[in-house]
Order: sequence, then C-alpha cells, then structure tokens
Amino acid sequence: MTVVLAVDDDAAILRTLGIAMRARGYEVETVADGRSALQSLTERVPDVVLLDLGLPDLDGTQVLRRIRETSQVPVVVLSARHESDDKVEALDLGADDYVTKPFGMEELLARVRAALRRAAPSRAPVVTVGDLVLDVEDRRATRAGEPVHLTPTEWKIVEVLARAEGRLVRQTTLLTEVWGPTYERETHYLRVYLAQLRRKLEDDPAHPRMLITDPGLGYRLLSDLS
Amino acid sequence: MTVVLAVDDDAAILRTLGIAMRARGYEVETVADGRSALQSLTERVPDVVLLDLGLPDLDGTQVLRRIRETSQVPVVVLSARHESDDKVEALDLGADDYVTKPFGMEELLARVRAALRRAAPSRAPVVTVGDLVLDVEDRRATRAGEPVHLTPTEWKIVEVLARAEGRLVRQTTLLTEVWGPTYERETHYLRVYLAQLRRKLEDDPAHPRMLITDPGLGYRLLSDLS
DNA sequence: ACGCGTCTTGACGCGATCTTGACGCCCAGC
DNA sequence: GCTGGGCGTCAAGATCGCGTCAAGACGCGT
Repeated sequence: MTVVLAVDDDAAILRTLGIAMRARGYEVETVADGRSALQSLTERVPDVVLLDLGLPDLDGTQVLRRIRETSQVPVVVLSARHESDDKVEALDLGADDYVTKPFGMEELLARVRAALRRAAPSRAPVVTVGDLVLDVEDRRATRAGEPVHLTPTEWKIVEVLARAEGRLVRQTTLLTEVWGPTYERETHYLRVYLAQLRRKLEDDPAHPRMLITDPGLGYRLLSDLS
Repeated sequence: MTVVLAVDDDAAILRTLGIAMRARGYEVETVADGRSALQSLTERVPDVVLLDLGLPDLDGTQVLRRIRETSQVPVVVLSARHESDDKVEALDLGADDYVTKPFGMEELLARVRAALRRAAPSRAPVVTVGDLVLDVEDRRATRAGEPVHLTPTEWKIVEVLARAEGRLVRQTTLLTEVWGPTYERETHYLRVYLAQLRRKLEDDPAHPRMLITDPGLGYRLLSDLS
C-alpha cells in the first residue's frame, strides 16, 4: 500500500486531495500544520509527501528543511506563490517537484506518480519455494541457506517452474520458453536437465519431492508446504 | 563534468540554454531533432536530457519512449503546450519533470539541479578484501600498505562493481557504463580487463576471491562485508 | 619526432556447459 | 509374459564462453 502524507492548512484542498488519491488506491494521511507533519513523519514514513508552503505555524521551507535532515522521502511542494525565487528555493532545499495552485488534479497525480516511480528502487523479485530461494535479479539460488550453483539453462527452467507456483507447466511450454519454439519436441532435453536439477536440489533425487513429473504432460515445482 | 543534452528545434532557445548552462559549469550538447538526440545517446549518455516535445522529425513523446527503452537518464520535458493531458502523458512515459514555455531560466536550472540530485549515484564505498583496500572516491588502491596503480579504465570498472556492493553487474551494464552504449557487445574487453585487475588485486589470479565471474551474465565484486 | 603508458585487437587453450545417443526401468495394454 | 511408450540415467563428443598472452595502434607529454 502506497502511503501519502498531505500537508495543507486549507481543509477544502485536503479533502479534495484525499478523495482523489484514495480513489486511486493510495492511503492518505492529512495534517493541517507543520508540527503535525513532522510529528507524523516520526511515526510513519510515507512514500511521498505533498507539502503546502503556506502553513499557519512553521514556514513550509522550514518543514522541508527538517524533513531533509533525516529523510530522502520524495516531497512535492504545493504553493500559491508563482515567483521563480520561491520555486528555486524549494527545489534547492530538496523538493522533488513544485506545483503552483490552482493545479489540475490529473497533473498533480501524474507528478506524484513520477516521484514515486523514481524513488522505487525496482526491487529484486525473489521467489521462494519451500526452503529454496531464487533471487532472480541477482541470479542466485540458495537451498536451506546453502548456495546452489545452477547453469544458465538450469536456471531458466527453475525460473519458469517457480513462476507457475506449483501449477503444471507443459513440456512444450518449458521447451519454448527455455530453448525457443523450434525445440518444442525435444522432450529429451527436459529429462536430462530435470535429472540434473534433482541431483542439485532434492534430498533424494530418486524420489523427488519438489520437481514432480506429470507423465506425458509436463513438470511442476512443489514447495514443501503445498 | 556534468553533461547535459539539450534537444530543441528552436535555435534561439538552444543558444540561450547553452549559454546559461555553460556559465554554470555544465558541458552542453545541443541537437535540433529527435534522430540526432537518439543518435547522440548511443554515443554518450548525458547526466540529464532537456527535451522539447515539438520536434520537426519525431514526436517528442516518441523520443522519450525510445530513451526509456534503454536508459534511466533523467529527462526534463520542455513544451509550449499547457494542457494537462500533455503533461500527464509525458510524465507517465517516464519524464522526470515538465516545464512549460516560456519558462524562467532560474526555475529551469533549479529543476535540472533537482533532477541531477535525485539521480546522483550513491557513493561508492571503500571496499576491503583481506589486506586490499580500494578507495574508489579517492582513486587509491593499496595492498598490504603498498600502493597499487590502476589505469583509468580499470578504475571505472572497479567503481561500477563497487557500487553494486556484491550484487551481479551484467556485462552489458559494465560495457555501457565504462565504454558507452555502442560497446554493449564487446565482451572481450571485459575478459582482458578483468584478467588485468585480477593480476593486480588478487593473491592468486587463477582462483579469484573478489572479482567473481558469472559466466554468460557478468561479474561481481565481493568484499569482506558482502 | 620520440618514448611511454594505455587501449584495442587477434589467436589460442581450457574448462564448463550443452547436445546427443545408448540403455534400462516402470507401467499399461495386450 | 511380452511389448511399447515415456521416463531417468549415464557418458562421450561438440560447442561455448572465459582467461591468457602478446602484438600493434593510439594518445599524450616532452
């Protein structure tokens, strides 16, 4: 769940923002002054902050400064001031974007999406099946903590099976995805490689518990749980 | 040196941009159409792109799309169009910011600074393996106290690997970051240089402990920590 | 123009990996 | 009990990718 902290002293704007963003699936926390904003940040760090510069207690730039002392969270500044100097100051203080009121909601949402996208460190997809852990991004496989070496082809096979999450993967599917469409009938490859994988991954390769054969159909990768 | 690629078909704007940014110490490359922009990007990846949407040949959004197929470089869109839809489209295509013409130069510069700041690569840590110390920031390497000399290309490679902090760095990534996008397939360079680095850095170059090969994929730099 | 360090390019050996074939097992149908 | 299809096993040869070495090109400062 993506969390947004909206800071503005104008209740109408806060309400509008809240409705629009919740409708897009964000979780929105709204506060009306700078102290509350800083307080909120100590309790939970949101994924993005919408910060009005004209607050009743602290100056918005002060709030921004304080945020940047401790956090890299993306901050989109909202302000009624059009002066170039204000924009330059806010941006140089560490704001990620500066939107002048009145703003179009669609544009603001797009700018928020852009800020979130940049901050998202495209996390590595990690697949786990029982005690087998596959870090796809880093191409590392571990079983019960122990690293297991897989050759490129072995890796591709395990990857395809892992994505199926225990469901049957047909021989033609496996062959097409690993070797390409022209190898659709080379089922022998599968026998050789599945045997190899069992030697590396199974406790007792002769009686596999994870890499299961469905004769005539294909294979499936079962976790210890399922 | 920070490199800026400015794309606009209006020669006057290009000139103004060039003067203002060079005065701030940026190195500016200016091109007047989309094809030239894409061509330029295959040769050298700038630190930030200023992209006008109204280009004579390709549509600016097309250029943006093509850039995002291969690169995460920050793109600041310049456009005469104020419509919300245009902004939303550009931002969702991966633009980092959207500035409407006419724009204040100071504001644009501040937005460029913001984009550069966000993209600033994390500091490469000091890597230690046994008695070897690599201070990437300082460009200093010592082995058991003795300084080791690395050539510029060798340093670039070490730097990219050090930033990954033990994670896999793909061959294409290394090649584009060290030699440029056009060298993406020259994997032979990597073999030569990695061998050289191992001769200088490893106790037993034939059995490397820090500069690890993942055949067919890339390399990783293991430290005492990782 | 010269010398030096560095980069580029080619040739080659080696080991890991892939491909291919031979063979035995199990089970179902006859 | 025989037979055949599908599967698992093993191993030999072909192929691929990597490491190594070295020659020549290049760039830079003197």
